[in-house]
Amino acid sequence: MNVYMRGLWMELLEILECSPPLTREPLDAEQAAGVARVFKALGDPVRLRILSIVASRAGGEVCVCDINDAFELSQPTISHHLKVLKEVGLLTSERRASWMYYRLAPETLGELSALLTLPASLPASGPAAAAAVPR
Amino acid sequence: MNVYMRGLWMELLEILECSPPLTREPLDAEQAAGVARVFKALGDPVRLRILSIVASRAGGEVCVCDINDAFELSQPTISHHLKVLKEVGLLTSERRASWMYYRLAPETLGELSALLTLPASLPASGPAAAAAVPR
DNA sequence: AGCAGGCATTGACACCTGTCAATATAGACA
DNA sequence: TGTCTATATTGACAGGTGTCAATGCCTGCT
Repeated sequence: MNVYMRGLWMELLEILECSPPLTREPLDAEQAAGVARVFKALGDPVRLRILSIVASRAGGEVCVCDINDAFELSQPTISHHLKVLKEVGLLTSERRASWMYYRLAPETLGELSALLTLPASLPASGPAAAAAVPR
Repeated sequence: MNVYMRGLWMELLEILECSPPLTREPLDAEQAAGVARVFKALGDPVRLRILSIVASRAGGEVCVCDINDAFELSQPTISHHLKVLKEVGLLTSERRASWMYYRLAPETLGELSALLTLPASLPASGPAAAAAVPR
């Protein structure tokens, strides 16, 4: 991981750690932009499947060649998706001999999960305070 | 909510409920497509902020006019984002008198959070099983 | 050095997305 | 009925995104 990528990574972690659950208080524009980068990366079916392949693999890491075999997509396309997942801090990579191994970055997933966590007190959908006039 | 929307909504809930955590086993293409729709909706800073405004509001619901006031975007743009969040099942809406009120759909957020939940046993990043040859 | 395999990068292209102005729709009230 | 307010829809446009073929780079092997 080069210096630039590490900078991005640290910045992302900071944004995520500073973000309260969505239910506590509204995100400001900066927080929202940081978190949205990660969700956008999760918003593609191929990337979700790649992530789940890595996450569910015993040992926690996968060779790129195995990922390529799991899809009917070109090798550059898979490489592109891996790059996106790495840039937002969801995956890390390491070269060993001729092969690249990708691993989950558990912190990022965990922070996202916490962000979406709801307090038990949140009411279910339905009209609440009658028809009070807003503003 | 019309019949078509209700169909989409039920279908989405089913997909989410049937999806194991990412770490259990790889998602198939259909599961991934369903979940990716929701994450894609979360992958925009404005929509994330809208969602956090609704989620953090005491009483659990917000009038559209309040959301409009919170952004320097045109009214149609906000309306578009609200539609997207509603279509993927993250928000519900209800008309009372002249005003539209939007509320969180807690089930969808909760399912997403569970999907991203990691088992405590997952190893941190780092080389694992030495340099075993893949395939 | 030369070659072969594994993966990344580049460039191109069709498609999708966020935004706005203009317009439409629906309810409240006179 | 007509008008006003609140929200949704339409149409258009710039910029972003997923995909592939072609190419480049790195590593190990001969």
